[in-house]
This record gives sequence, structure tokens and C-alpha cells, in this order.
Amino acid sequence: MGKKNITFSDIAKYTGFSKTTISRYFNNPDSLTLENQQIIATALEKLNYKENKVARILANGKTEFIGIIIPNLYMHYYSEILNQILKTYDSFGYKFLVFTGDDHESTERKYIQELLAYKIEGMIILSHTIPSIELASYNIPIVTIEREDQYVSSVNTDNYMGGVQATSLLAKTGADILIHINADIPKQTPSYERIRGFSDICKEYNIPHEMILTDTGHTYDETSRILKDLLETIDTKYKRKTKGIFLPNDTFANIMLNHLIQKYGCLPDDYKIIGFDDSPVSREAIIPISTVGQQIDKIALSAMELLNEQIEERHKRKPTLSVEPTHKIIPPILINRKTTLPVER
Amino acid sequence: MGKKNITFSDIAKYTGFSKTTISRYFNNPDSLTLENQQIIATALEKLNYKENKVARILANGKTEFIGIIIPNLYMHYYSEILNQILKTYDSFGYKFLVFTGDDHESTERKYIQELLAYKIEGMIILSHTIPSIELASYNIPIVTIEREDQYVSSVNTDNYMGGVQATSLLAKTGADILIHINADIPKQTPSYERIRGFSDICKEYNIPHEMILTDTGHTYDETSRILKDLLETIDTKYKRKTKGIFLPNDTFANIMLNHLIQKYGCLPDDYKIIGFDDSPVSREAIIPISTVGQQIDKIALSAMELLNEQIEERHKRKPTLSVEPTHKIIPPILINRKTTLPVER
DNA sequence: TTGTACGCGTTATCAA
DNA sequence: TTGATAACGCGTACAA
Repeated sequence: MGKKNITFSDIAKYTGFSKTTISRYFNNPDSLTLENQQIIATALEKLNYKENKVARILANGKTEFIGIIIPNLYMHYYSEILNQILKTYDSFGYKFLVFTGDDHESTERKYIQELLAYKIEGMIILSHTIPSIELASYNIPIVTIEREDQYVSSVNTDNYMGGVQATSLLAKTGADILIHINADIPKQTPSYERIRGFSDICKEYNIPHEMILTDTGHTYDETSRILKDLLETIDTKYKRKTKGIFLPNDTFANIMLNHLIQKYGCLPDDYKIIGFDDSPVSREAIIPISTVGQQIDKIALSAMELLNEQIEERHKRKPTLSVEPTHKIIPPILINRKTTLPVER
Repeated sequence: MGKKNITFSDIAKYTGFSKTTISRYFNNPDSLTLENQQIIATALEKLNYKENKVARILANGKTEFIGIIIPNLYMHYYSEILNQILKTYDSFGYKFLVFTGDDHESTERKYIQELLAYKIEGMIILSHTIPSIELASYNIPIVTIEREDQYVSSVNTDNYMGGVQATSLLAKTGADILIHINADIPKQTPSYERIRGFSDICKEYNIPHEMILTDTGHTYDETSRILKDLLETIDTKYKRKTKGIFLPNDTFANIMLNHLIQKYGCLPDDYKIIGFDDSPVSREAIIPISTVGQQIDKIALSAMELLNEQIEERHKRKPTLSVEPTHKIIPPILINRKTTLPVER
């Protein structure tokens, strides 16, 4: 379209006011008489004015952009987090520039530079590659979700409580031996707390237990094979005992459940299973799987609240800089479905 | 931070060049001597310059922003599409402003206005609410994916072929009666073609068939109940016949499969099932479900290519405006798993 | 309540 | 190969 955009100048000329007055119509309408507001309103209609927020950013420095770096959207947990974050537009008004980093450190660093160039007001980081001390050095409001967070504000699920809840539920079924299978994740990772929760409860109540920390594979088929082998081992090792198995996520729990059903034609009464995440597969499984659900809506909302506070603080005259990072913890919710029914005696 | 941002002016002063030269260093470095490039490069390092793309937008009009309106990220199909679109950043360089509209027409209209205010260069629309004739009226490059697309460019799966493939596979298993269950979707919807594909093949080869177009529910539990009832009906109506059932998506197929297994303890040989989408549940099911996979990566790439063409066209001097919309079709891929094994005779 | 004048940080145009 | 100057469209002191 060759036709130039309508600007405040055009409206000003047309109405006889100054550009300033037109600007005020948008940012402080009460400072105009109702009459003049009307005049301008009709002029805007007539000339078909379209606002230009890019120019406004340059003038007042507020982009209302928030950058998001997320590993991928393939995993349900991430896409649901993003889903909930995007929904906050209606209450906070921030626009989201989204990048998926696929856990490539240098790529993610490049994305952050790009975001910075667009003068974003803050960032939400879900990817794990860039250490929080580096994130902090960018000197803009940052909130991380479920990752290493020593030097930046963050929101995490109460993973320890999640582990405790899952373990307690398994114990209450009357299982003789409790087993937790997980990858050998680093201690700084938030989800390591689930392992601690399991371990602590077992020890506290003197419950026989086994911790299997091992490579859980990188593809679905790999994981499936590994879990099948693990099941065989468990099956022979704990014959005649009721086994309560705590899997690190619902996909794994579902695989385990399927292997059991393929072997026995049903879920035997001496197997109790619980997953983690409350992802769709846990309810869509052949037998609805008990799980620990993260309150993703609350996590997203808390992250935005934290970020918003930091951003508003920063817009003030005397920015109380270098405040301590805030770490918010959201409790999980135990979801008791059909794979943890009490043992029939 | 009180410290002002470093600008081209600062670099210019520091190096003795003009702002113009600094700008050229970024946009046309070859027009400077290598020596001077070096001087500027070190100055940038020294002063720790951070580029400001907002100012650049205002000056040259190119935002490199693309707006995305997507119904939600809860459904795997949508999150995977977004996943693939975001990945194109590395090849096209566009930044994505993402909104989820939840199928609220007025809300989505508001989002579009917001996007327009940020001078986005184009839009990708996945939501269904706003008619394409209205989209076209915005006069910016637009590509829709899998929705009504009469007046705008679009990318769609070859749904007709998908229906044909699914139906043919069911027929090849040796099923006596073919059944397609679907919601009563409008004829303009791209996925209506699947229904036509099913119908055409059945008629062409004189295969006994039944089309069940009915309300399929709005929640998982509702759908589950409806499909269970439907299964009972089918079970009694076609006793002794081998039934080939084509479900409109993998979630439905999985529900149907689970009902069958709960009833018979296994997938009876007289039931053949196929879904659509190749979503995770189809491979995670108790028996891996045959399905028709959309090539989501290709869909996303095609959409970006189409959009990019339109955008580049528009940046030219004489914009060949009002070209006819292009509609691109991506073939689906049949995925033959374990729920469509040939009938044993 | 309204207007003047300048600034935001870059690019485009023209000239040298 | 480089520079001066004017946009780009809006916000904001400051003045009236």
C-alpha cells in the first residue's frame, strides 16, 4: 500500500489541535474537555487512524514485551506452562516474544541477545542451559521456572512435598516394598527434591525401599525397553511382595503400566504405581494412573506476578536495585486414581 | 540502572566517525575499510554497545515481527504447530508474538489490533473464529493453517487423502463393515474432507459402511461416555462382523481402544481401529494405534515460506498487490501400527 | 486546558 | 568511502 500511515500530526492538522493534545487524548484523556475528546474521536474514525506502539516505545521506553525461553513445546509440561503464561495477557498486558532453545546453550544465548535488542522488560526462563549467575548479569527482571535459580527469582513446584505425597500414597496402599526409579539427576535440579522426599519418608517410617537411579533413555522406545528390563528384575527380585513403584513422570508410569498389562492381562494387585505431572496420558491410560499434579496455572501466574513486581520497581524513580531474588514455591496436588488401590487382604 | 544506553552517537564521538558510518558498519560493513571496521569493532566492545532494534524499526519500518493467533496450546496439534513455527527463526529470522484466543471472536479481534499496533509484518492464524474475508481486509500478509481460507493464503493437510488412506487401510484388514464416527462439522472446515474421503472410498469399492455424525462431547469424560455407548450399539448391531472404525483423532481412538480392552480383556480380532494426528497418545496407548500423521514440520515451513514471499513482495517498490491467495496442500502419512492387523481367517 | 520544542536511536537521502 | 541532515511517530518538560 503506498498510502502513508496517519499520524498524530495528521490528526492535529485536521482538528486544529497540537500533536501534544492528540497524545494526551490517548494517555490522559481527562485532561481534555469532553467536547474536544469527541472532536478528536471522530477525527480518528474519519482518518482511520492506526496507533503505532513502536514509536511510543522509542519515546517512553516501555515496550511491554516479555521474552520467553523454553526448551520445547513437545513436552506437555512446557506447552501447558506457555499456555498459562500467554493467558496472563488479559490481566497484565505484556506481549510475549517466544523462543524455543532445545537446550542449546549458545543458541539460547543468541536468543537472549535478540530479546535484549528489542528492549524487553523482562524474561521468563524455563530452559536449563544458562547458569543463573549469568542470567542475573543481564540486569533485567528475570524469573525462572523449575530450574537452577540461585541468583535469580524463581517459581518452583514443591517437589519435596510431591515426593512425600507420592511415597505416602504408595505406603498407604499397603505395599511391602517401595521403589523409586529416576534418572541420576544433579542435586541442584529442583526435581531432585522428589528423590529426597521419597527417601526421607521411607527412612522415617522404616519402609523397605529401593532407589533405582539409572539412565532412563533418550527416546520413547529406549525408555520402554529399559523399563521393561527393570520390571523383569523387580518382578523376580520381589516375588510375593506387593511393590509400590514411584515413577518420575506419567509417561514412564504409563509405559510401566502397559508392560504389566501386556504381561499379566491386567494390573496385578501386587503392583501399585504412581507417576508425576498429571499429564494427559495419566488419565488417558488404560487404567487411569495416580499422579502428582503441578498447579501449572498458579506457577505461571506467580511467575508473572514476580516479574511484574520487578518491572514496576524498575520504572520507579529510585530503583531499589540489587534486591535479593525471591523464590516462590507452589504445592503440588495428589491425584489418587486407579493404580494405587489398597491391597486386598 | 541509571546508566544511559550507549548509542551510535557515543560510538561516533569515541571513534571520530559520524553516526552514519557506525550505522553502515552494521548494515553494509563492506563499504568501510577493514581498518575502520576494526576501529569501530573495538569501540563497540569497549563501550559495551547494545543494539536497539526498536529505533531501527521506526527508522526503516521493518519489524521482523510475525503475529500468531492460536486457539490454545492444550491440544497437542496446536502446540506442535507452534513448536515447528518457532523453529523457523533460525532460517527466516522473524520474531513471533503469540496470542492464544480460546476461540473468542472479539478477544481475537482485540489481539489482532494489538499486533497491528506493533507493526507486525504478517500473521499466521490457526483459530477459527474470524472469517477469512475479514482477515483479508486487514491488508497485511496472512497465512492460515487448517481453517476456512477462502480469501487468504493457507496451508492445509490433504484431509481428503487422509480419509482415503485411513479407509483403505481398514478395508485392507478385511473388515466387513466400515464405520466413521465424527462430529457434525461444517462443510467448509478442512477436516470435513476426511469424511468425504471415507465416504467416497466406501462407495467406490462398494464397501458396507456407516457414517455416525453426532455430538462427540466437550470434555474427556463426556466423550468417553458417548463413545462407550456408541461401542455398545455397534457391538450388538454388527455381531459376528469384523468392524473397521475410523475415529477423527487419536484421543478418541484411544478411548475406544480402552473401552474394548476393558470389555474383552484384549483387542478382539473383529475390531480394527484407526485414529488421526499421530499424537503421542497413539504410540503410548496400551496397543499402539494406527493413525494418519500430519506432517506438521512441513506445514509450519510452508506457512512461513508463503508468508515470507508475501512479505518480501510487499517490501518491493511496486508491490504486485491483490494477488490471488495461494492454498498449499501437504499430504499426510499413513502410520500402520497394531490396531489394524489383517483379519486371521 | 492547551501548545512549543525537543528527545528517543536508528536509517535514508543527498552531497562530498 | 564518508558525513550532514532530515526523517520515523510519539512522549514530555516547560511554558502559557
